[in-house]
Amino acid sequence: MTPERTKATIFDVARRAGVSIKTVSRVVNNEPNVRQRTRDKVLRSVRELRYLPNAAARELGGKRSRVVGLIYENAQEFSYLNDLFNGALRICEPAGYTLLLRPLTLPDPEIVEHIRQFALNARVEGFVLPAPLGDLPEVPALLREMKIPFAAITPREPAPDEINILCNDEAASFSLTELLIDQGHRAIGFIKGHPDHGASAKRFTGYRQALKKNGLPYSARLVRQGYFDFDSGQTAAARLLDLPQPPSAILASNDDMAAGVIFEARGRGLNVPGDLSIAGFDDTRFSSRIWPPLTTVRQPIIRMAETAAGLLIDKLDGSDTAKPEAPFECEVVIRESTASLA
Amino acid sequence: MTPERTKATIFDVARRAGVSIKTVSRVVNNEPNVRQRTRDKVLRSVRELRYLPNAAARELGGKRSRVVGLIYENAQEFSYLNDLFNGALRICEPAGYTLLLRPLTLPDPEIVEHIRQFALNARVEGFVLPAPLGDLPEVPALLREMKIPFAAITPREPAPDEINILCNDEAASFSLTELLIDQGHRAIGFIKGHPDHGASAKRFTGYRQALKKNGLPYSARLVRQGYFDFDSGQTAAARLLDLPQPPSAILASNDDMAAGVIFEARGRGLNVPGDLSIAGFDDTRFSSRIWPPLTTVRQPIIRMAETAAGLLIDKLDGSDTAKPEAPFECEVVIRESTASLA
DNA sequence: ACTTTCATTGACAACGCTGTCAGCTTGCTG
DNA sequence: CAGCAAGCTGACAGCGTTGTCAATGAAAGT
Repeated sequence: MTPERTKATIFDVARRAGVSIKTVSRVVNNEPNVRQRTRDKVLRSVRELRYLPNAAARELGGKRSRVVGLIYENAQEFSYLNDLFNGALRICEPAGYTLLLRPLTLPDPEIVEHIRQFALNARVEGFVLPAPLGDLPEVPALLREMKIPFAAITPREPAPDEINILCNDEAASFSLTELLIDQGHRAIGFIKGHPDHGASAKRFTGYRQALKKNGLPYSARLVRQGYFDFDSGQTAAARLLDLPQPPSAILASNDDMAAGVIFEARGRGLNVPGDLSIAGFDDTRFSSRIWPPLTTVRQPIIRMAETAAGLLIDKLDGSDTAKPEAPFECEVVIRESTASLA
Repeated sequence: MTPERTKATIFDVARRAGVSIKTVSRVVNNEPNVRQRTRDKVLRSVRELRYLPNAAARELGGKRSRVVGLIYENAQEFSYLNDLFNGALRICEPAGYTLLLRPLTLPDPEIVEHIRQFALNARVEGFVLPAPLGDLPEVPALLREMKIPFAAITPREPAPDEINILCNDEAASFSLTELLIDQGHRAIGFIKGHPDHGASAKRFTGYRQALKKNGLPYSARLVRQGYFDFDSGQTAAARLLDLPQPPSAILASNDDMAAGVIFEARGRGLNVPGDLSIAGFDDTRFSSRIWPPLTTVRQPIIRMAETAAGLLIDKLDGSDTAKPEAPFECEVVIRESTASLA
């Protein structure tokens, strides 16, 4: 490793390869119209000089920042965020893009202004938009207005010409409900997710369809509104368990709420799953580590994030392959929090 | 809101204020030697034109990227990372710095090369270095070699002229142990943390000192090595509970391991805290949400991260106030996982 | 009044790249 | 073999800042 006094510039590479800086630029940016021999020569001196294009000069000259923003709700479960970030980063980094994180605290009446500021300050060229930000109508609207491409990861109706990644929430919820029905449960409580999340409706629909298909009556009393957080799960569970004829199983729309249900059940001296079966959604870091471990649904978030970032970058790079993505498959994970009705 | 055709540049501001671009530059960068009247004039047109300095041009001209990197271990508990990131961001953003995250998967034999790549690619000017990265000797060594300032958040010996943020792990561990002793426990198991973390040794020391001060014998059989993860906590607990005379309380060096202890205890049909008291460290998101809620120690991570980022930026900006920080205070949080010995 | 000093301001050259456009080669076509 | 299109390459002008240094003006000293 030779000690470099100064970082090599495009001029150094050009001189060494005996070409002009423009040709080096072409090679580095994979532009066409460079003879193979020339390309090789340039690549060799790039390697020898450990040349790394100066991002600032690139941006200044070319009007491209190569910055992708990932905005997310601050309260979100981390295993989700972590997967999201790692997945997106895995694509952005090798592609020469910088991935910038920006938490938002919801509800935020000034969310539009905050995102606008972030986009401007950080010169963001494109956004990855996980739920619930993709579900909030004003966020996609703003980005469309600002002409900033985005890839939403949320179960909404894919708008034409926009990137949208989703998974089959509905089907997964259906399977999970059928699992409980198969175990003999007839009164199955359901705790809805936050109404601002597109997934909430999907999961609820799956639940209802499973009941219907299996000839079980739907009872609104067995359904409570939750907000995806532990406390709302616990509260909803308390209400359900206070019913004259409480359910023998409760399906919560995510694991945080399911943890709240377990907490409430234990507080009442109920045995889980003996007296009450409980299932959730998301398979968070702690889902397998609380007692009892949760039956839940796992989404391939890393792959979803990779796909989102990949399609976004394709769009930014202009290599628009524009293939509509099929929904990703969720996987039901059966653990000890659910059991057959004795 | 007037629609702006093009973003305002320093020239526009200068023209409007009737000064040269250099003067605008001075005002924007808070440099001295500008008459107050001139400064006001400039600031007014900055506001009127919604002028935002172009970061790329700034970097190209001034050799400063204003990028701060935050590298962390990927496996780390998120409530910790989230606080860390939010704290650092809260300081970086208003100061005009970009905060870039970079997860590392440990152990990583090429860690030095990975960090070097990241620093070069992202033009990082300074690093925030949470545990255990600040504890690994090669990381600070690399950054010193590269002459990149960093702020370590870890209980190591503060090197001269380097920023180091720490909290009183040892004292907190001492208090927690005394709490158990006061509750009548005499055989207190201890699960050590990952040996690469500086905090592990501190917490162990606190435990031993509390035993000593209270005249209790130290028994190596009651101490097991853990690695800060759930599984190692569970394994260590199993060993401790298999002892002919098992402890009546177990102190785990973090909450993930404590959760593992609870899991193991429940699996054996033990009542927590009736048969076994359990305490941890860190107060993660789930510490209060598992059953029973964990007695633990909470660190003011957000403030620690804010301080780290603040001191780092002071250093980068050259406004070197160089005040040695006092350790931050941890807080013991008493919940239901610990109880007096019957 | 005449230096001297220092605060204040501006002119202009970097910084390292990309975009534009013109010029030079090729290889074909007729 | 001229004529022409397409492929390939380079010269040079930006891009929007900051750094350098010289010029100007005002205050202070003699």
